[in-house]
Amino acid sequence: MNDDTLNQDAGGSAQRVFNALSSLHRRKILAYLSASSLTAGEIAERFNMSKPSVSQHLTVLENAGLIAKEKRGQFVHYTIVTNNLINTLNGFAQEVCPVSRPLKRESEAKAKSK
Amino acid sequence: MNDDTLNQDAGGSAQRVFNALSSLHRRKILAYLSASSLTAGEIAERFNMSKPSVSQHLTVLENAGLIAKEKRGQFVHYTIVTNNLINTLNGFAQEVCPVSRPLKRESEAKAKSK
DNA sequence: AAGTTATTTAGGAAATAAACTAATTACATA
DNA sequence: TATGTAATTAGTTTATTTCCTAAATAACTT
Repeated sequence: MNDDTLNQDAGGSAQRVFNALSSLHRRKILAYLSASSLTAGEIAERFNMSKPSVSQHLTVLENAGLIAKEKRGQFVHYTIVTNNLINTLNGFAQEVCPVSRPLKRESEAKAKSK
Repeated sequence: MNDDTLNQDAGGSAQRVFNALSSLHRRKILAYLSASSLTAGEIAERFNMSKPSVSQHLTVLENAGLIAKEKRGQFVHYTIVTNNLINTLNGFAQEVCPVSRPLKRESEAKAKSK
């Protein structure tokens, strides 16, 4: 069993996602964005933190593909992107949770027999 | 909206779980444990790292409630505990993913009307 | 008892992350 | 153009994390 057997991308997408999620501030920002898009300023105002710090967190979230930004005039609007989040969490859960294996094997077997 | 509105435990369970998952090494260890329990030595041998380092990672995972240890004679056997992992990932996905809200509201409404 | 193996603890060096202030860029408007 | 507002970048400080080696603890074996 070599090191690639464990299917995880070192500096890759999953790493960036999990790293982004390791901060409570960033998880709160994501939750805060779950209802609607907001500007950087609105987000900063919500949290007891300097604007540059919030900006830094937003960059981390964006690099992880968890949010997207759109500049409209003077403002930058941030929107949550749930796709990558859900795929990453789900992918990891599948990888780690033996519970799902029987069904997975069943499905793979079925696919082959076609 | 005060700061408790965002339902996340600061130094609590979710924080420890997400923090544990932020390390590729630790995610690999979890994946490696997904098939069967292993001793600390077997885990250390699998990864290109000193035993004390692995031991440290195992402690982090254990404090997050993601693995459990059992001493049998000279050996310490580690086992994955999927419960806390799945609950935490799922709980966060629910909190952040607006997609699930309509169904959630529907279900809540139904519960109230009983 | 003495030696061997398994694992963890202690301590310290190097890298990373997180926060702030100050300065800068970009846009809007008087 | 000058002024104000929004947001980011730069640079610094402090705290945390991660890794290692060496030493300690615990349990087997002869």
